[in-house]
Amino acid sequence: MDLSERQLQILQAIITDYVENAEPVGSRSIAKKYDLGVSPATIRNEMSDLEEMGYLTHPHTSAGRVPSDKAYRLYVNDLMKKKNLSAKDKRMINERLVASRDEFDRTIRHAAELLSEITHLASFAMTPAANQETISFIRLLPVDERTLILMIVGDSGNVTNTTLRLNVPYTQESLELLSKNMTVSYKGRTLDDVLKNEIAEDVGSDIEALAQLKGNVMPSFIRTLEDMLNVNLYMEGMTNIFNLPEYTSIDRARDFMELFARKDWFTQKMLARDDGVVVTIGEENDKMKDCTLITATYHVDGKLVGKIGVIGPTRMKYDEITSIMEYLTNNLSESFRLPGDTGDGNAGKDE
Amino acid sequence: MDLSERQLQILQAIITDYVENAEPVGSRSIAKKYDLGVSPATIRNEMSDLEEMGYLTHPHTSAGRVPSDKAYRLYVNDLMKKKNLSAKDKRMINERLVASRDEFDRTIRHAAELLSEITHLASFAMTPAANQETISFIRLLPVDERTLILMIVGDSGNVTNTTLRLNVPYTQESLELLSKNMTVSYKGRTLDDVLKNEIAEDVGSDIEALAQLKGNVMPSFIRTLEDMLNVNLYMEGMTNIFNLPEYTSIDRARDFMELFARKDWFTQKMLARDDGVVVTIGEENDKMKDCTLITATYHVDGKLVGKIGVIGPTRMKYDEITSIMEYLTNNLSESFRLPGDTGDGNAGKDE
DNA sequence: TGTTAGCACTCGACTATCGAGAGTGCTAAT
DNA sequence: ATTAGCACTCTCGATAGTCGAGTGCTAACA
Repeated sequence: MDLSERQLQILQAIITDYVENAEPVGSRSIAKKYDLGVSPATIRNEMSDLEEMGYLTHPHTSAGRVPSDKAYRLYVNDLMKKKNLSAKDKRMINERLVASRDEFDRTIRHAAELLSEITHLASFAMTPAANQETISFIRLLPVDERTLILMIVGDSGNVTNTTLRLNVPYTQESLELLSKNMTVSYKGRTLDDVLKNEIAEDVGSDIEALAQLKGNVMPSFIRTLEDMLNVNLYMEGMTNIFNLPEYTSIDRARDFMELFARKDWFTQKMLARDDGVVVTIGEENDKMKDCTLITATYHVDGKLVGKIGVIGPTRMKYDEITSIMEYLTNNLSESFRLPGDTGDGNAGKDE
Repeated sequence: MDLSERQLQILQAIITDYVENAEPVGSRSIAKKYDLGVSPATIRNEMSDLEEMGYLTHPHTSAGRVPSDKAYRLYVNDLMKKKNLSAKDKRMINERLVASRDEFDRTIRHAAELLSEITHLASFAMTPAANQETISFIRLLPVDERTLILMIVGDSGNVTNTTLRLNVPYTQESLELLSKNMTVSYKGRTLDDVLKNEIAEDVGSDIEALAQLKGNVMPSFIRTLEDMLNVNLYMEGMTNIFNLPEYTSIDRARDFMELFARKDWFTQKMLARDDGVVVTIGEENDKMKDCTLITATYHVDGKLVGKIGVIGPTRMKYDEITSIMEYLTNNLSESFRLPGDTGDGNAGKDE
């Protein structure tokens, strides 16, 4: 039940046209614009077949055809040719993406901005998920007799700290001892590993003061680890979608915005996606049935993985956008490579 | 050119009615609902005068009257009576606002969520501006021979750190020395003070290695201070405005959203506002001419000042909303009081 | 002099109708 | 298998008519 060559051509033409003009496309205009050497009537017959197979739909009797999710899926999988970036887009990315390994957050947010500007869609970017980050060392710093700072440093330069206040004073020695003690226990282990296995573990110690202090510190330690695992999600260019014809109705626009407001849900959804450029179309997304979501991954030290993506109506320029995202994430990963390449010791210059 | 008692009554009635129903209000309905003891005709005459004075406008000839910005201003300044919180709102705030001094960001975001839920408007909250925060100590921690962490700790428990990589290795001693050296120099001074006065200062030192290290660290030090000064801005409930009749037009909704997208601009605007509950109406805001913005301030240790606010159409329940915000910020400030009251030493429980 | 009833007038909102245009689906001819 | 021809369907925009809410004015009234 494969499609004939001609059917594929027609389908492709319809998709191209519809993506361009956002209006149901008729047999006549296909025949005129893309010379397939057949008459509108023939095209009509083929269209009817394509509709029966689920590749096209019909807003109403006397309107043209619109590609279905299934059609876009076919297009993305088989029909689409890799598109070369336009010189303008390439230049834009090269010039404007000043990535600094020391400033993930800023860089990532920047990338999302850039992406939404280039694609004219809404974009988002996630800082790397630190699940596979390994602990480099742990330090406890005194502030005053009952207040201290707990600091966890990861091998990729991730640093997270919490200030905590105890009920009872602690001693300087026990603090230093505990720092070393914890560093020895956890060094080289991943956050995931520690969080899963450590919580229940009993903390024995010869020294009474140390055991007590550790008992007080552990809850914060766990909370801080969880903090480290939290990814930040940045969203940009949401208002771009107002310019698209599919969102001129206030209701659709509202739905779209409400979806985005559920950041936590969205984050979970994103984390679950595979590596590389992933496209999910319409019904393939359980909510947002009329959106397409394209994500791509970038890497930090080849270990941590962050995501960046765009979201828009199913009608979008798949070829262009996937190319842009591939290029962009390659650039990002390049910038986030292991230190040494960069050479520059001090803070990167500002934007 | 003061308003007569009756004019005030009529104006108040119009405002009340319009705020409630979002529709231009006519003389007849005023006469019926609020018995002022006069006929619609009389009210019409007064309305005409009020319009001439700029308190009312007229969408078109045969429509009712709508309060102008000037009318709302009069209402807020003179007419409005302080409203007691509804039991429901009070309970909601008491129960749901779990404030923890250790987790500003989470608490603040939570407060914004709550506020938008109660008011059915868009809300935002800013973490405290740290301008007046004083430095408690500065610490440099070794990671590897060329990598180190710079950590600045403020007196209110603010901790910020940066990882930096040097071109050349440093020695352990110079690192410790510089830590102490910097702490001595900056302890007790406000961030503002240090940023303004320190940058140009020459860093002399007897020891060659120390001077060199300090030269390498200073740019990061300044950048980290700037980081500490950055406030976070959280926005919540933006989609609430879609339910308001003034935003059924896609264009207005778009304008509103675009305004919010300019976070940096918005932050600047907010920082410039006075303490306490501040209401700016329509034209009083240079952009967003048809919005009202209400902000209120909360305090941390009576020193740092954060802001929380709502934004919506000029037509809003000023009395209710200002009361809610007053109550909410009082609660927040209470929770963020100096340590010692709270008693609880460990991490607060999760939500 | 302030208040009120009465009335003509205005304007937007809604509804109905109509024609134009685009596009289909079917049939019959090639 | 392809195509031309044609009737049919449906949307969209324009036009017109009606209804109702509300004003502004005038004249009468207390």
